[in-house]
Amino acid sequence: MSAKRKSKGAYMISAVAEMYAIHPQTLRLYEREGLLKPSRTEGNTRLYTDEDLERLEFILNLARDLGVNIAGMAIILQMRERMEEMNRQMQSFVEYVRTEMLTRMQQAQGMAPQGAIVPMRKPMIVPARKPAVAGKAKR
Amino acid sequence: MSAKRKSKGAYMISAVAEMYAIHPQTLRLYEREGLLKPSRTEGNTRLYTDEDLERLEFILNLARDLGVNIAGMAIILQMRERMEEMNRQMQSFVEYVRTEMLTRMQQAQGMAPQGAIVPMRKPMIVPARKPAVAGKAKR
DNA sequence: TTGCTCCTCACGTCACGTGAGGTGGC
DNA sequence: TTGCTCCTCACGTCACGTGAGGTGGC
Repeated sequence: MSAKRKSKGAYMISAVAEMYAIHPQTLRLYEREGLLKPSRTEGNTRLYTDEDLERLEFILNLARDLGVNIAGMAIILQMRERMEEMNRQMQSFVEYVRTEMLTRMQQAQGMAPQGAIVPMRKPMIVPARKPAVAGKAKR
Repeated sequence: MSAKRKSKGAYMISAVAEMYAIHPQTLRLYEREGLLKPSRTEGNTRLYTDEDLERLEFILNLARDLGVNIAGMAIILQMRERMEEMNRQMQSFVEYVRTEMLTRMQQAQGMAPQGAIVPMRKPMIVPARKPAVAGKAKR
């Protein structure tokens, strides 16, 4: 999706405009509407970082390919961040459960509860058994 | 948010239009654009169920209060469903972990592994300890 | 018949994108 | 000076909402 632009520089507005075939005024419009927040030089010139450009690509996808207006883009960007946050939490919770169950099993067997975590006979890769769980899950 | 409309009937277009102060043509427009899918009578008259109306309220909130266009609404509705699905999965996973750890602890103590689940000294309400987990969570 | 429904066509308004025009700093 | 930047103002186009007009079934 983003083949070029792997250097971690900062770009002035005309460079970005040329990169993405977008009018500089449109970039200023997106900023005025709160979709983009490039930093500025001391002389007040906009500087777009790689993070800004990733966000811009997402915005252009919404605007050009999908026809979403600015109000919609604002909400979608916000929902996208929420979903990423949810994924991070889920990830960290799964990780927590995994190590916690290991420790408990080690403790139950009288093994040293601290130190390096040593897996025992391929234990509890929990998601693999998920289907057979609660019984009231399907409705 | 939705004070009225707790009966589980079905409404014809003029009733819905009056309820929400919306033009009937707008309702037909939203359907044509794929945002709403009311059922029909045999005579081809639209019938809006309570589920349709809940969705319509969400749509009107996006359109009137937030100024989102139709393309944006379609995506937002879709993301909303994905988030609800994620929440359901998270919920069911937490539930799974809770009962699974209980059973394991009971087994470890030589108790009867089946039967009613008896909590032992306020065990593993896991989310309460979440902050102290991974260590690389905050950035 | 009356009052609803269905549909298509067309118009007014507004948001979005873009162009022009004038300014200032490297 | 040249070529960039900043800004504001204004215009063309298109999507959205709505109105009109004609049709058909309970």
